[in-house]
Amino acid sequence: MAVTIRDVARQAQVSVSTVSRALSAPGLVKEATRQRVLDVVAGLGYQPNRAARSLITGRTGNLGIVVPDLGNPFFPAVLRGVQTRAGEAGTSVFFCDSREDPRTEAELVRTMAAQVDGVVLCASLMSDEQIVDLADLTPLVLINRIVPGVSSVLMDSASGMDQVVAHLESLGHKHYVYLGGPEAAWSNHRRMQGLRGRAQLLGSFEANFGGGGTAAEQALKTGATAFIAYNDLMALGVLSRLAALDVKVPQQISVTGFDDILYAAMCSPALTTVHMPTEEAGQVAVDLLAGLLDGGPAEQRELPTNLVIRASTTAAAKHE
Amino acid sequence: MAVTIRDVARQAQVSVSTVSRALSAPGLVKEATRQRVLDVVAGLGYQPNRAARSLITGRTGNLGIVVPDLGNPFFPAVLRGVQTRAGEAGTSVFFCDSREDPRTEAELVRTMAAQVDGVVLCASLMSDEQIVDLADLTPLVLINRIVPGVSSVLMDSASGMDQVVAHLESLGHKHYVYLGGPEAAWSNHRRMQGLRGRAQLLGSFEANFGGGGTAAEQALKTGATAFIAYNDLMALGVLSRLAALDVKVPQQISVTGFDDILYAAMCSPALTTVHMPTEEAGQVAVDLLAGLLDGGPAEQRELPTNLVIRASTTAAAKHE
DNA sequence: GTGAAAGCGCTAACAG
DNA sequence: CTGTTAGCGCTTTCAC
Repeated sequence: MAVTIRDVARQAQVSVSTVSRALSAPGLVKEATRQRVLDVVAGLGYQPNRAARSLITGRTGNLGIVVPDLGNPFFPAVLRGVQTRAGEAGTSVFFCDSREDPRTEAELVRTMAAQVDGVVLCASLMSDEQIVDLADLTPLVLINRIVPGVSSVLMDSASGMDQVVAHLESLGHKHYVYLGGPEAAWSNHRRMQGLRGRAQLLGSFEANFGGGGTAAEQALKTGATAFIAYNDLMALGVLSRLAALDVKVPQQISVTGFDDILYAAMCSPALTTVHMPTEEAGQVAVDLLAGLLDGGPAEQRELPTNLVIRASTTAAAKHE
Repeated sequence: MAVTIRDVARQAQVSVSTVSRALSAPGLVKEATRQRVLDVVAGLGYQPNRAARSLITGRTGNLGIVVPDLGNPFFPAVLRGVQTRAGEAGTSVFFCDSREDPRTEAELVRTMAAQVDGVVLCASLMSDEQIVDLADLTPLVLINRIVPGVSSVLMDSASGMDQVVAHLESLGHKHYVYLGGPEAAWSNHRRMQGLRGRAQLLGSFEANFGGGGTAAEQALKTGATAFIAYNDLMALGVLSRLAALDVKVPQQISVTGFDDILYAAMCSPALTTVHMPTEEAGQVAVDLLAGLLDGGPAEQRELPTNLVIRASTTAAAKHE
């Protein structure tokens, strides 16, 4: 069995409570005593048993994050942010992939709730009501989703989309289409708002490579000179399909994405897209969670996004 | 406060021990009693307190996974496999990104060790000795790394590389170079073995997009007709740089990657690469961990890899 | 088959 | 400032 607090107490010639205090309430112990305890702790390699501690404090020192799809590079980036900030506080992080199923999401949050101090929920597909119920169960912070009364951090999609539109118009594009994401995705609606009705809307497609391909074919029929994809994964599908159809990007069609995932800079032509501060969002989410745990109120935070202009957009083709 | 075992006991008119048994040792309780308890459990929505349970059993019901870089899509895929299998067993998973630092790796494993039943360590950069020490501390399963006496699951790089070489030679390539990964990466050495000395070795580069670009320039000077990249991320960098230099792939140079990350199929030309059963590896790792926890011996498991031929390779150019 | 009781390792009053 | 004591919620002997 591992070394316990009693071992430390014995060797440091103090009571267990002193050891406990030396470790978690330094101010309450005489400096000399504290030092002695710390030395013994180091010498013995003592690590407090978290189960015992949490049994009594009611806190686990853990937190959870639920994402819809680990296969979308966007989410691992958020994970990284969460872990970075959490790690600084000595907090460990559980993760779960809901595979884009709202039912699974709810179940995962419930399961996690039992063993974490709070959970971060990314791009949730659940209804507002479900989310409120969950927030009632455990401290909850949303990423890219707003539900009244629930903490959230938002990467400003609307503004990002606004920048896309401005960019396209400055290039002389008059007719551009929006290749929509899933109907159920909150971000999809948010992004449409940023469009301000200036783009033709083209249905709703799966938010992945395949969906982009399908969307591209339909978009081609509209005669638009620029395609705005819901996200980068779709945009990559668009690029691929257009290449296959021998449509030149950006000479014939300009294409934009959203998210600025790793691949956006790696493909050719490199994708003009909206950069999302994903890691930062993860970090801020942890901060908001901390606030909640300290008894603070729910907070909303909005992080700026910015357009990254690369090679997939150019001036609109002259009238042909 | 949440509902406890005593609440259940009271309402079911039995003792707490009976409730406990009904839940975790069904055989020791009369069926009728058990049913009554289960009904109450369901009615009250009772969830056993994991901290209390683990305090006494010594098991946490959690496991951890440490990866070198969440930004490489290869690793989220492994995470997914781990979580899938672990979830089936009601086990939750902690994750950590070591940012490719062996020191951080060791620290993370040590920290995790205190609150998990075992850890999965991916593509570790630590020395054999360090790993053995850690394996001594907590049940440990390695992915893509072999250390004597420690459990591991291997995706067969050597064979994969062998297939790459065979493919290239069947296309008539005589002179091809290997753009090496990090010196410290075990997989890098393993992959070189698969080369069997038939490729020219070209230093060691960062295993990412940037590294690929650098490597491509050097490789061009060798006059080789095919470039074998350490991994897909590098290969994508190669593709990008060659495109910038107006070198046609595959007409002038054939390029291969390794891993078959999502994007390998999305880029153009689509990448010929070695497919790795990442999710499966994650699942098998969990199985091996379970074996270890049941007191079983360390085991090695090897998963097959296979070449996926796409558009980035073609017959060697005729003598120019 | 079931109950009573003894802790798991730790923190948090409460004294001193 | 430090020690003593009483549990946190659960599993697990040990009786019956």
